[in-house]
Amino acid sequence: MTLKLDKVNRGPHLSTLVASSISREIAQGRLRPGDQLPTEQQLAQTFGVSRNVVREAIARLRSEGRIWSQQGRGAFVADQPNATTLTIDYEALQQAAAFQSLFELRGILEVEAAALAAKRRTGDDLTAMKDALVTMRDAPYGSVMWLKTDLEFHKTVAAATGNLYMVQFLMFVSERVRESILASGNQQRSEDLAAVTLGEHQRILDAIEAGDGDEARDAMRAHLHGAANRVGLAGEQPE
Amino acid sequence: MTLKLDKVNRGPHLSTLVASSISREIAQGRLRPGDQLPTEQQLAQTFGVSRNVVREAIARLRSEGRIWSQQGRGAFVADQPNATTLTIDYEALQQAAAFQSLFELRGILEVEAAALAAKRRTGDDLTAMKDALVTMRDAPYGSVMWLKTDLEFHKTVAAATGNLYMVQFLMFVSERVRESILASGNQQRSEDLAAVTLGEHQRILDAIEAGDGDEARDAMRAHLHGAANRVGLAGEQPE
DNA sequence: CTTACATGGTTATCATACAACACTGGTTTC
DNA sequence: GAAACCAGTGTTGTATGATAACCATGTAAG
Repeated sequence: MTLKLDKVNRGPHLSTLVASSISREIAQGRLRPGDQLPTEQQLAQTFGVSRNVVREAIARLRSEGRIWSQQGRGAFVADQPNATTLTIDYEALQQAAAFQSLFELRGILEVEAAALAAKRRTGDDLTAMKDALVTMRDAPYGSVMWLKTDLEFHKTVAAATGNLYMVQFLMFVSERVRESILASGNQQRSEDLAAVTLGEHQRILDAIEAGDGDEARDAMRAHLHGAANRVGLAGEQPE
Repeated sequence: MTLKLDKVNRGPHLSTLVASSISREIAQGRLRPGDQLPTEQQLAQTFGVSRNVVREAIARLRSEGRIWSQQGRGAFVADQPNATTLTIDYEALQQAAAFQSLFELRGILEVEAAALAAKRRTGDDLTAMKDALVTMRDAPYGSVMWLKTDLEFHKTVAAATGNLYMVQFLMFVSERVRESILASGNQQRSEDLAAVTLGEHQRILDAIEAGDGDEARDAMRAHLHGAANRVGLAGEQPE
């Protein structure tokens, strides 16, 4: 035995990985509402884990309302797939693929937000962004204060889009990303990096102030790319 | 054994009851953040259930972010009750500005999703998209079936990005948008429009099949622009 | 045709064992 | 005396097998 990390690679708990897998099958439509899931035995066999692990995974999905099960019959995909809330499982984020996906999603939103902000920002928006940047300049790199103002800067950019939901979504995603980064302890500290990061922010700000959407997009893309490197996410993206 | 329903009376699953009990302990402050939970053995004994049931309960609480556990150490109450949910107020969406914002957000995601899908789609993804398109062709324009497969098509595109959260986010946003459109009853019916819409979808599919990200982006943009017109959202976007 | 029973399959739960890991305390080594 | 090593103990993580409760289905008896 002992080789259990073939189908699902070691990371968090096995039950988490199994739950994510099933969850994805549902999200991507390979398992449709009303469908019956394979039996616990079969699932255990296909994932190469014990039936116990499968049960823990199912218990979670059940609590999330994604599936329901009945003794003697089986487990089924729930009809009503989405309520009015969107949740992101914290544990699932421990997987590199999940984190990467969320990072990518964040990137899409940030980049487009920067472009929109360049076209719509008001004078007040600019003031807020500049303030955030100044505060960040005074905070030691990597400190809690620094991270806070970093997030604040991005928030002001999102707000400048004028889109009522941009801030909400972006902050929601960013918070999850930040948590994961902090949890992994994957940070380097250096004064050089502080200067680089500040420079990237400045470039974004300049582009937004100039009203140049394309340049803002590029600047934000460059910034996120740099951030990914600093966090050790380099080169994992194909192409 | 066989007498297991003393402490927790029979209702749903035992693991649910145990999870609720622990959850209550936390909510009422008898277990404070940072505190270590009793061992699984002790919990099993206290509740009069097997350790297995306790583990399922803990798995749920862990996925909810209420507690965390580490092998060899124990389980602890989490510091921050993670706000891992995002909600959109339905009533707020009645306002035009809110709806427009959400529509814009959806557009950003859809457009970039199409571009990513063009680069990453597998053969299965293409098959799924084509299936959805065929089904839509057979459904009468504006019917429930038609709307359903329309959504399904966009879902397959999102799935083709390979991004684990793209489907979740996009469907969440799209559902809200669709609800609002249905509620407003703002639809026109016409066979011409059906053909136009199908053509737009076909163009997206072709671009994705060809692996042309830029074209996919443009095609999706055109489609959403057309959809906005059909819903009566024309010309409200500055720029 | 209806009812009762038998049978197989599935989930729910229990029980036990082992592996992986964390912590503690003593022993050895320098 | 201090640091490194090591064994022991407790805890979570996982595997495995067994039993009870329950559902669905088919079959025989009425």
